[in-house]
Amino acid sequence: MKSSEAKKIIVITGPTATGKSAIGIALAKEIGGEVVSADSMQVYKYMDIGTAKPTKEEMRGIAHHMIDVVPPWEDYSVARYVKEASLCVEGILSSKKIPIIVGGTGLYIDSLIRGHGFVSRPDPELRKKLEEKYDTDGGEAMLLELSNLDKKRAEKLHPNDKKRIVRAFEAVLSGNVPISRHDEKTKTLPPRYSAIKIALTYTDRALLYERIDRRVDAMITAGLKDEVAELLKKGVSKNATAMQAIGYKEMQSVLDKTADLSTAAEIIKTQSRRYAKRQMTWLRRDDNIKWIAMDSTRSAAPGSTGNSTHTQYARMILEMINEAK
RNA sequence: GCCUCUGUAGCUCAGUUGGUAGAGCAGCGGACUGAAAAUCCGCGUGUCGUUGGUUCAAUUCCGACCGGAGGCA
Repeated sequence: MKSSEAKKIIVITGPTATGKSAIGIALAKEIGGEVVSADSMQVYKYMDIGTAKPTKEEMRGIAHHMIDVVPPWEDYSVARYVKEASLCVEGILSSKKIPIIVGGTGLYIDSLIRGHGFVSRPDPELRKKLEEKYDTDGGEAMLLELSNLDKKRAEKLHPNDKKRIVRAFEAVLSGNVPISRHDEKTKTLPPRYSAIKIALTYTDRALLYERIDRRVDAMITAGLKDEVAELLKKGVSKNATAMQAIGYKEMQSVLDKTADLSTAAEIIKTQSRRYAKRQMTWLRRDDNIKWIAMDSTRSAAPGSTGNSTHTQYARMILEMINEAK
């Protein structure tokens, strides 16, 4: 299919706490769309407060997909996201509605648009063996060995990057494809969808950080600690992927009394700021993104939805979309 | 009032037997192809509290002053 014929979708992204959810919903209202979440942590059930999931009321009747799709004791992945979110997008398109991808997980969004596959599936035993090997042999030795199997990849990786070194081995060993070759191939694939990408941000970093701080405080008052306690009670392992979410890992030390609530709150804020910064780095390299500065929306409380400000922004985005055509 | 300790990066602190200084955290930048809210990499000039003095040279030694902590009365 030629890219000019590619199906049209809208993407609303940006760092945490910029109001993506609310604006996505407002936009869906305006144009009759449905929301497909692109958030690696909102896929987990029972994690509502800490992931800032929109509530039923906030959704205002707009259908939301890819939220609460797995229990937190199951480990999710990009590959699964691409598969399942694609079905949602196709479903929405076939009902003549517009899919609005809303979320801050850059890898998920990009992978969904490209619709590419991934090399091999994770093999827990092989992974464990490779990790142990890394720990005993060290990164330098591992890289040296990797260069025999996938030279290009080995050249790009840093010896400390354990995760990626292990994955590169996994790819050749169980998938029989050097990950570097797979990457090159997928890069040449034309995107499946023609996406209009909008990113919300704050020009003034201090404002963004202020929003993040306020939001973390709100999460804690809303009972983040109890939410984490509930998860542990349900038997979610401390090192489950879901438990690596910001806010969740820190609250565990409050629950086992190794930290007090206020220091945990500070750490959660810091972690969230750093996360927002990484999101910015990811998004900045995408030249096709149109940025919207949210600096003047200070008064709108984080998480609030359905006020006229959001509708205003939704209309602004609509104009941008029409211009893009 | 007197005595002792202390004042170095946004924060916590190291250091210079006199040749103008460096760690951790924070912050900033970057990477990212089945854990991605994860993971990894890079970036350290700051009136060394202020002000006089000694010295070729003071953040370092001496004095005074101003903060802070403690002790004695």
